[in-house]
Parts: sequence; structure tokens; C-alpha cells
Amino acid sequence: MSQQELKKAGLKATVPRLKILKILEAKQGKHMRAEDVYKCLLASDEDIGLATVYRVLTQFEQAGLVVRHHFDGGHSVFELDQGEHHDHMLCVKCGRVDEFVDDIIEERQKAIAEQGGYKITDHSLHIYGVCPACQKNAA
Amino acid sequence: MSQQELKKAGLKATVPRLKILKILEAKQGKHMRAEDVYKCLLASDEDIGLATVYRVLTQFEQAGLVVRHHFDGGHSVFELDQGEHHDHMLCVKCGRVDEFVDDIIEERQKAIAEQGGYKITDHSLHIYGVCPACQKNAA
DNA sequence: CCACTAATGCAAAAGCTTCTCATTTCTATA
DNA sequence: TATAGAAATGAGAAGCTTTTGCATTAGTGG
Ligand SMILES: [Mn+2]
Ligand SMILES: [Mn+2]
Ligand SMILES: [Zn+2]
Ligand SMILES: [Zn+2]
Repeated sequence: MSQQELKKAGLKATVPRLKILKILEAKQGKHMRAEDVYKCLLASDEDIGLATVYRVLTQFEQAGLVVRHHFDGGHSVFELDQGEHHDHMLCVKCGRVDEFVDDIIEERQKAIAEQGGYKITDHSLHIYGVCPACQKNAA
Repeated sequence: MSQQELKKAGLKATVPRLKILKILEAKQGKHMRAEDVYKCLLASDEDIGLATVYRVLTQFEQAGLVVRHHFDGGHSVFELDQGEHHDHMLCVKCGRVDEFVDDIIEERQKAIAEQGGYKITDHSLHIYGVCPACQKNAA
């Protein structure tokens, strides 16, 4: 029950938070903007404000329930924290997003941080390109 | 003379473009926001609008004179194109930015794109952490 | 030096996100 | 279960960065 998840995260189990969590669970693997979540709520006839969506997503992020990414374009996208970190490869034509993990890159990053004396807290790696489908379309 | 650089890039050699290019050259190695460039212009008593700064920076980017980055925080930063690509490591406390290149990572990225069938156009790697100086401050 | 076109400054507007505050909802407790 | 206090919410205003419209100005080729 998600009621417990919220309590465990130190958050009151309110209707907006439960609904938003459910939406994120339903769209697992997708990367949603606040606006997208809001539209889902509207479609479900929920009377929840956009401001609340932003507030809740930020709280979820701080609680470790979701991860926020800053893809090019100037807005944040969110996804349920799947437990293990991954990076992203994005199609600049259609917006498709692929996820990947590369141990060698992860390791090199740690080495670079250490070499610079940084205590690493986070990192983001985005590969931009044209996906196979869009390459075919262009040809 | 920067007059030539602009012509070569297919851009008219106007006063705003010359001034902005000079500022970027003066601050080589720094990462400036449009607002930062604008403040420099004001400090030099130049009567150039912020809108023009944004327009010119975008043109410079398209002409390959400058590179635009999207660091966390929702705004763009620009730097003169130094000819060879590099990635960034940023201090989350003081905003310090270090640059680095890692051939192994570059190579792995290409391999990942190829494996996914993507034709890679660009990529960004940001390592966030606490720099040596800020670690000392905290202790 | 002129005429033509491109570029500029300013103000308005757009897009995303945060804030304010009156009102509502949780939750702990009796 | 009823209640009081604290936390959360909805609606709209406001904040920030960036873009756009338009009248005016400034480069450029001839
Ligand atoms: Mn993802
Ligand atoms: Mn740089
Ligand atoms: Zn595509
Ligand atoms: Zn620092």
C-alpha cells in the first residue's frame, strides 16, 4: 500500500500525494513533466492544482521516491526511483528516451572526481542523437 | 581582428556582436549566462539590450563560435568554443566549474550510441560534487 | 554616398516554476 | 468518535529566464 510508502518517507498520506504516486507507478519507465502529471490528474477528474503537483514532486524527490532529470529544453522530468541509477540517450527528432548503464563510465567518473579532490554527489550523462526509426524516416 | 571572424561566420560585423565577442574572449574559461554578459556590457557603458544578448549568443552558437551548456538550475551558460570538446565537474556549494576530458568515457559513449542504433549528435556529462575548498570549509 | 536589408532596443509576452494566503484536510489525542 | 492544532492544498499572483513583435537604426554592396 502506498499509504505506507508515504508514511515511511515522513509524508502525510494525503489524497494528492497518493494520486500522484499512483500515476508515476502506472507510467513507470516514462519520464514525465509536472504538466504531464497534471494532465493525467485532470483526465481522472481529480481536483488537484498544478502548484501541488510541483510541490509534491519536489517532496518525492527529496524523499528519494522519484528522480528528477534536466533534459535539454529547460524543464524538469521525473521518474519513479527504480532503485538503481541509469543514464539516458535521447532522440533529438522524436523525443524517444533510452536508458542505459555503463560500469566503465561510472568508474571513470569516480576516478575523475577523486583526482580533482571532489566529493561526488551526483552526475548526469545525456547522449543526444537520432534514433533508428528517425534515421529511416529521413532516408 | 574579430571583424573577420564574424564575416567568416556569415554575420554582419555590428557593434553589439563585436562587444559581446570581446567580452567572451576576455572571460575565456569562464561560463557565462546571458545576464552576466549583459552586466558586463552595462559596466562598459554599452547601450545594448538583453534581448540582443540572447539573440547574439544563439547566433554565435549556431555559427560554432560559442558552446551552450545546460547546467542544473534551469538556465543556459555559454563559453567560447575552444576547439576541442570537454565535459564539466561542478561544485554544488560554491559553483566552481572544472573542465575535463576522458577518452575512455568518450569512447564508451560512442559504443553505447552505436549499440542502440543512434546516430550521435551531441552529449553532455556533468559531475556534481563538493570541491576541495568547500570540503575544508565544512570541516 | 545611397538604398536595401539586416539588426537592434524596448516592451510585451511566453513558458516553466515558485510563492502567498485563505481554506481544507490529516492526525494525534482525549 | 469528536476535536484542536499543524500541515497541506487550490487558485492565482508573481518570479525568472528566454523569446517575440515592431518601429527605428545601422551595415553593406554597389
Ligand atoms: Mn530514466
Ligand atoms: Mn567549459
Ligand atoms: Zn527518434
Ligand atoms: Zn566549492
